[in-house]
Amino acid sequence: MNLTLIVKGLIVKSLGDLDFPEVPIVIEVPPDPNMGDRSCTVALSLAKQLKQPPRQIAEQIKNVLPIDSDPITKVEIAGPGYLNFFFSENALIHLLQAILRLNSDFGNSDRGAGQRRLFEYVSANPTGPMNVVSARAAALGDSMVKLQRKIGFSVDSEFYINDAGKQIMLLGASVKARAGEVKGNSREIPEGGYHGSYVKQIAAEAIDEFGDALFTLPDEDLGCWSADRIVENQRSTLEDYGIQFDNWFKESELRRNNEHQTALKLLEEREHTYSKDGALFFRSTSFGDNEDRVLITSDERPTYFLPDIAYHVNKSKRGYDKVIDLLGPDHHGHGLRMQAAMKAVGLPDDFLEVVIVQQVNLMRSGKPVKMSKRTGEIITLKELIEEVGPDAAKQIFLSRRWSSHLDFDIETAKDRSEKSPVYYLQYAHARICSIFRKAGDVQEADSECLLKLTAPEEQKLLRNLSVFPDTVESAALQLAPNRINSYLNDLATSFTRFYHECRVLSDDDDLTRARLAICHAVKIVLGEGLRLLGMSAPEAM
RNA sequence: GCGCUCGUAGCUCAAUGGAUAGAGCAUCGGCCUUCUAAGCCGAGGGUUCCGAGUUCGAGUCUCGGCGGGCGUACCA
Repeated sequence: MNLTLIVKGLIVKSLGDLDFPEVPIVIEVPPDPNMGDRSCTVALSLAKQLKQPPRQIAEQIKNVLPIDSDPITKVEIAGPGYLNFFFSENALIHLLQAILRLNSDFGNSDRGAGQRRLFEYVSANPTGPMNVVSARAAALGDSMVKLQRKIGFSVDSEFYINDAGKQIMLLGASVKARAGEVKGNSREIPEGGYHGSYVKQIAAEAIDEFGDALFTLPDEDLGCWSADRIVENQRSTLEDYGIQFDNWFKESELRRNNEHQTALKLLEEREHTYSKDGALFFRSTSFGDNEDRVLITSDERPTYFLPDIAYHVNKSKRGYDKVIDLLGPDHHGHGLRMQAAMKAVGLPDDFLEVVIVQQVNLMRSGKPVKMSKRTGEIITLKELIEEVGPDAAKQIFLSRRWSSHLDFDIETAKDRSEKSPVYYLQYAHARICSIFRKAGDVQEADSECLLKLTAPEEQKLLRNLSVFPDTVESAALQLAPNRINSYLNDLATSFTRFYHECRVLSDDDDLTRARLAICHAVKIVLGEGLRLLGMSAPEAM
C-alpha cells in the first residue's frame, strides 16, 4: 500500500492523455497539512517546454485527472502551480489495515529487484584495533545494506582483510620485538612498526603457542598468525556491536591465486601501463587522476594498489552489478584511483561508487580527546561501545549524513537522563508495548470503529505512517540512513503527543480498539525503522 | 601549488532544486491522583561564510573568494 505511488500513477496517466512530454515526476508531502497530503510540481517543470503558465498547465492536468472519491477526494491548484492532493478518510484507514496485515513487510518494494550489489565497509587493517571511523562506517554500511534489501536489491556485505604485504611483515617483527622483551632478548620495534599495547598481548599469546621457536619464524609468518588473531578480535567486537558481514575476503587468497597478475595483464592488454625508472605505472591520468600511479615498484613488489584493483575486478567477476565502498576520509584519493582503474579495465563508469565517511572528532565534555596513532594511544571501537553502548553510538552516527564531519561527545552519548535524545524512539516503542500488556486480550478493530480515529493527533499519526515507504525508498537509494532516523523522530513525536491527548484504554470499546490498532501500526513501523538502523526495539524500559 | 570535502540558531546537526529553513541540547515559563515525566505544552533565538551566475524557483546546482579538515609516496 503506497499512496504516493497511487498519486504518481494518476499524474502519469493524465500526462499521457494530454500528450504532454515525459518529465521526471516528483511527489512530495506539503509543508502544511492544510495544503493536502501529497503535492506535485510537474506543472512547474512543464511550463518552459509547453510555453504556457504553470497554473494553466496544472488546470489542464486537474481536468483530466480521474478523481472520484477514493483514495483522492480533492485536487487543488496552489501557489505558482502546485497540484495538491487530499486523501479520503478511507484511504488512511485502508493504509492502517495494510500496515497491520503486512507487519514488518510494510515499506518493502521491488524497486531494486534483479540487481546485485556488494557493500564493502570497515575493512580495517589487521594490524591493530578498529577506531571510531570504523564504528561510524560499520553502523552506516550495515544500515545501508538493510535499507537496500528492503527495496528489493540483492545485497551482500563484505569485509576486506589486507593480510599481505609489508605491513604484515612489520606486524610480525613488532610482535617478535615485544616477545623479545619478555624473554629477555631485547629487540627494537622496527621503523613503521606497531607500538600499541595489544602487540604485547599478542606477543604473550605467541610465546604460549610457539615458545622459543617464535624467534626463528619468518616475520611474515608470525605476522599472518598475528593478523588472524586480530581479525578474530575485530569480528567479535563487531558482533558485540551488532554488525555481521556476509563475507570476509582475504588479500592473501587473492595473491595466492595470482589474481593481481591477471589484473595487471588486463591493464597491460588495454595499454594503460608503461615502465619508467624500473617501475611499472598505471596511466590513471587518462581517467581523471592527477598523477599516474605505481603498480609494481622498481624492486618488483606490487604496491597495495594492484591487489586492490584485482580485488575489485574479482567483485565484478562474482556477478555484482554495482559495488559500493565506504572509505575513511584519508582514503579519498584512493577511491578516485580505484574508479579510474575500474574504467580502465572496461567496467561501467558507475560500477564503483565510493562513499567517503568523514572523520569523527571524539570529545569528552566539550574537549577534544587527544589521540596518537604512532604510540597506539587511541580510543578503540571496542572501548567506545563498552562505554556508551551500541544503540547510543549508532544513533549518533546514523543521525548525521556520512559526509558531515561530526563531533562525538562521549559524555553526551552516555547521558541517559532526559537530556539524551537517544532513548526517545525506544521509549515510544516500549510505551506502546506497555499499553498492550495492560490491555490484555482485545478484539480486533473493524473498519467501522477505525472511522472513529478523527482527532488531529490521530490524523497526524496516520499521515506520518503513510510516508514510511517513501522515506525507506529515498533513504535506501540515497544511502541516507539519517532520513530514517529523522522520520522515526517525527513519528515518535507524533505518537507521544497522541499518547498525551488521546487516552487509549477507555470505557468506549470501539474507540479503544481503534486506538490500539493505531498503536499497533506505530509499533510495527517504529520497530522496523529501528531494525533498519541496527538498533534494538525494547519491549520495556 | 593542485585535488577532494565541509561551512545552516549559542552548541550538535536535519532539510529528492520547491510553498513560511526544521529538530535536539542550552536559556526562560508552565504540567505528574490519570495507559511509563527517559515525557508533554509554550517562548525567545537565522543576512543558511561572502560575492556573482543558472532557474519560474537556490541552503541545495555553476564560477570566484574566505575559513576548517583530509589527500597529493616506488606506504597501506
